Amino acid sequence: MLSDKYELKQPLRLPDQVAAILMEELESGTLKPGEMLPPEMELATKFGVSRAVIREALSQLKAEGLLESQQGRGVMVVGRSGRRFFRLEDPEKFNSQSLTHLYELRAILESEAAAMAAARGSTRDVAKLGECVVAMARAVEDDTIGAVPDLDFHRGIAEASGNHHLCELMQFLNDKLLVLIQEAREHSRQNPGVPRQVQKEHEGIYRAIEARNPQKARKETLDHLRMAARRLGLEI
Amino acid sequence: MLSDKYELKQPLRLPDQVAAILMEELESGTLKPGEMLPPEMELATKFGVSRAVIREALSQLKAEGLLESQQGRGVMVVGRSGRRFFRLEDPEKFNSQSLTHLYELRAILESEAAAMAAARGSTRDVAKLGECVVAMARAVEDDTIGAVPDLDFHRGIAEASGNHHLCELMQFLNDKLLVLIQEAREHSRQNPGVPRQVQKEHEGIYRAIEARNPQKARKETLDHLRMAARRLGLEI
DNA sequence: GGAAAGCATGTTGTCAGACAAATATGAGTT
DNA sequence: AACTCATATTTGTCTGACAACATGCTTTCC
Repeated sequence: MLSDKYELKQPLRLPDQVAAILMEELESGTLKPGEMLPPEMELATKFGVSRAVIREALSQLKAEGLLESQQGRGVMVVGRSGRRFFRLEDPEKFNSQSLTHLYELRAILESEAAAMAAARGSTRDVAKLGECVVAMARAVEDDTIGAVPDLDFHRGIAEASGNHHLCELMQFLNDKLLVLIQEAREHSRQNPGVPRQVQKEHEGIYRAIEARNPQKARKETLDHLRMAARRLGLEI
Repeated sequence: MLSDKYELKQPLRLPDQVAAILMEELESGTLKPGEMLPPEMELATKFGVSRAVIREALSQLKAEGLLESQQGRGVMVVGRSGRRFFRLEDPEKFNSQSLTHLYELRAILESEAAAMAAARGSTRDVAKLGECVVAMARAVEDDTIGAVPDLDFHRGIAEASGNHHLCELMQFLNDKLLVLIQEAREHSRQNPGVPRQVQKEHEGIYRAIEARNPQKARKETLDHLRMAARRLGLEI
C-alpha cells in the first residue's frame, strides 16, 4: 500500500507512480546531483511497496540517465548533463499555447532544413522530393488522400539537409504533431480549393530547393507553414 | 578525480542488455507496431534470465513509450507516434561530423531564439541579459572564468524567446555540448585577446536584442556561433 | 436456438525471501 | 600511519507464489 502522503493515482502501475514521485523530487531539487538515494529496501518500506517495484522504477530513471547505480555502493543522482532524452511534456496536457510553440519550433527547423537542402542536398535527395511533388499533384487531381507523399515530402526535406540530428528531431516533432497534421489535411479536403493552394506551396518549396536557392527555400517553407498553421486555427 | 567518471565502464546489467536487444528489434522492424510480444515468461526462458530482469527491461521500454502493457492481455508494440523522448545517440559514439551537426542544430535554434527574444522578449528578460553581459565583461577584465554568466546569457536568450519547448530543447542540447563548450572557454582563455573578442560578440547580440532588431540578433548570434565553432576546430 | 452467466486458462502486476557479487566499514596488526 | 582482513551493507539476480484482469469455452436458462 502506498501512503496517502503522496496523492497517488490508482490506475497507474506502482513502478510508474514511484518513478513519477522520484522524478518530481529530482526536478524540484530535493534530490541534488551527487547525492545518494536511500537503499532500495528503505525506499520500499517508505513507499510501502516491494523492492521489485522500486527496482522497476529506478530502472526507468537509470535508463533515462537521471540515476546511476553501482553494485555494493548504492544509487547516485547524476546531473542534468547525464540526461539521455529530450522529453516533451505529456501530450494530454497540451494547451493551445503549447501547441503553437511546438508548431513554431517545427517551423524553425523545417525552414532551416529546406535552406540546407537547397544549399547542399544531393541530386538524389532532390529527385526524391520531385517524385513526392508529382505524387501529391496526382492526389490533388484524384481528390484522394495525399497523406503518404505529403509526409514523405517533409521527411525528404529533413533528409536532404544532410544533418542526421536535425532529421531525427524533425521526425520526432512531426510524429508528435501528426494528429494535428492529419486534422489539417482532412480540413483541407473539405474546403474546395485548399488542396490546390497547398500543392502550389509545396511546389514553391520544391522549385526553390531545385534551383539551389536557400533563402527562397527557407522563405517558401516558412510561408507554407504559416499558412498551414492559420488553416489549423493556430495564432502564429 | 577525473578518472572516476571514465572508470565506470561497468559491465552492462542484464535488464539493460535485454532492453538493448528489444530496442534493436523494434528499430529494425522485426517487431512491428500493433504486434504482441511473447509472454514475459517465454522471453525469460528465451533470454535465459529471470522474469524480474525481463520486467525491468520492459519497464524501461514502456517508460519510453515504445511498448504498452495491459494486465491479463500482454505487451504490445506501439508505433513511432507513441515515442515520448527524443533520444540522441550515445555521446561516446560521437564523431566529428556528428558533433558538427549537433552544433549546427544548436546554432539554428539559438539564432532563431535570439531573433524571437528581440521581437517579443519582455523587458525583464532583456534586463537579465544585460546583467549577464556586465558580469561577463567583469570576468574578462579580471581574467577569471566566466562560465556561469556565459551559460546564464545563453539560457537567458532561450527564455526570452518565450517558447517553452524551444527553451527546454536548447537546454538539453547545451547540456550535451557542455564539455565541448568548456573546452572552448579554456582554449579561449589561453589565447590572449580571444576573451575580448568573445565579449564583443556577446555584446553585439545583446545590443541587437535590446534594440528590438530580430534580423540583426539572428545574424549576430549566427556569426558568434560560427566563430565559436571555428575556435573549436569544427568545420562549419 | 440463442443469449447470458459462470468457469478455466493464460498473462501481467505485485509480493516475499533468498543468495551472489561488489563495495564500504572498522578493528586489529605491523 | 598504513595495511590486512573479517563483517556489514547494498545492488544484482533468481525462484516461487498469489492477485487482478482478459479471453475463450462451457454450461445453463429462456
